[in-house]
Amino acid sequence: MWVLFIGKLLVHKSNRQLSRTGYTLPMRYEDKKTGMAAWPTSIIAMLDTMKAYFPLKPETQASLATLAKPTNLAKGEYFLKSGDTPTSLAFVYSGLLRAFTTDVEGREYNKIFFAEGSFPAAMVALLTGEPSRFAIECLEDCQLLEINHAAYRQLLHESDDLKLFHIRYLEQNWIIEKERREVELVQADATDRYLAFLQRHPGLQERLPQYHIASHLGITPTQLSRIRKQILETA
Amino acid sequence: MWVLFIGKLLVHKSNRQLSRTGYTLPMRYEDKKTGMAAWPTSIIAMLDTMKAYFPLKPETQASLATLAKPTNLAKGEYFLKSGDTPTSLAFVYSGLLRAFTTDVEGREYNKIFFAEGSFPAAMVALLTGEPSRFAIECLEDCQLLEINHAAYRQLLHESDDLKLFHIRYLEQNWIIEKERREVELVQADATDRYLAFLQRHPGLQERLPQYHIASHLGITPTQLSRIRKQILETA
DNA sequence: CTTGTTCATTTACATAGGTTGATAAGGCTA
DNA sequence: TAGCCTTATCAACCTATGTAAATGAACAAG
Repeated sequence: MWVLFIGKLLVHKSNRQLSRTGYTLPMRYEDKKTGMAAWPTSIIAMLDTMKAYFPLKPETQASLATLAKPTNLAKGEYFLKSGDTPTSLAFVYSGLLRAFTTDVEGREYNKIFFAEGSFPAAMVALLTGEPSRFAIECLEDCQLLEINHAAYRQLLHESDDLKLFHIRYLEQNWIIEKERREVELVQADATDRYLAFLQRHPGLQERLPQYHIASHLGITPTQLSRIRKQILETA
Repeated sequence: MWVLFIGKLLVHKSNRQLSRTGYTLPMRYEDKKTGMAAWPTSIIAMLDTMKAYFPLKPETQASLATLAKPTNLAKGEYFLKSGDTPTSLAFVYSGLLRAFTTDVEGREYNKIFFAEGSFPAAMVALLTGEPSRFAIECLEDCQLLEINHAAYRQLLHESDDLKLFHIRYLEQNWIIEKERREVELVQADATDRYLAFLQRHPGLQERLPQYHIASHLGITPTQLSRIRKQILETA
């Protein structure tokens, strides 16, 4: 489902227009039939993504649309720097980001990549209110929708349907996904993890240098190179 | 907070009485002042644990009390077998359990230990409705409260306060804890993971054979033995 | 007390993966 | 075209950890 959706979103990339502090998009300010205000396609994409988790009432969708602020970031810019305390989360309309942490010896670990249709956030730091141990960096030019966390949290308490969306989202993206990842890190060797990564994220390898993939797998670029060589020789 | 609470719970262990299908506990069927029905201490312990996450209305607490069924399991018995589809979760009033998975080569990985005050469940299997890849085994005689998941889910949809408890619970025990675990597995070596385990779970080492701890750390008992030796030599 | 069982330790050897530095191989940019 | 980054590969060596088997220690059962 996600893969298909990402494919659909990518179609929009060609007619985007970048500007420094916010992007403009083909926008229908009035729906032809109802005469009501309509939303930019980025917000529609976000709401569609959310509704795939749990149906949202029109009022809830309207409130969410109000909270979502279009933001552009260029490749190399940071959505969040390590040590900063985050106040917002985001939706990726186009582009690619990584969340990574750096240990005492300066080694980076790429915890997750955020492609189109995902919600980059330093979740733990948002929940605890503490500075984030993770940084979130744009690996490509990005069109984001930025959402203030406190306002989202407020809306969460007011909207029953949003609570259920939130529970489903946490279940899918944290419980199920993180459990899979934990077991993989303990029981699978780096070769298996690499092959699993390729299968689970088709198209992502082409957008990433290998050292970023190696870091995500928890190995060095040297070792990933060995593994790739060995896979080619075996096949 | 958790540690203190577990300490308090352990006091009750001496006056528990084990029976095959359910346990009896010192129970005040009527509160002296109000004359209202009161709950067994195990249910009170569970509600106290839950209220530490989010305040629950008396009605919600009463509904939860109705759902909670006292269950005994002896050491070595399974709360859930691998491959079975779970229908319930539990609360640990006394005892200790482990959730583990077995890979194709038969190697076990102890994902988590459940001591007093925790909620053992094959969360992913409950959410997906699929057979569980994890088994949950009693490492000591256990007094549990068993809760039907479908009924809990129903109550979750009806109770606003329970939704917020549930979100807080997921955040604390899945998001924050699993992120810490993931980073630890990638960036810390086994010695650091062992020392961190001892700090984070005081008193648990004494209740577990080392091979269970080794499995939780993702290493062999042989390697844990080496690490322990080295720690003793260094100190 | 003796025996068997379980668990921790130890030894010798094997392997996955890290470290360092050299060497390509592409792409920009002047 | 020449030079300069960045990135991937490779080689040589090192280390943490796995594997398998032997030994020891604690302890329960007869």
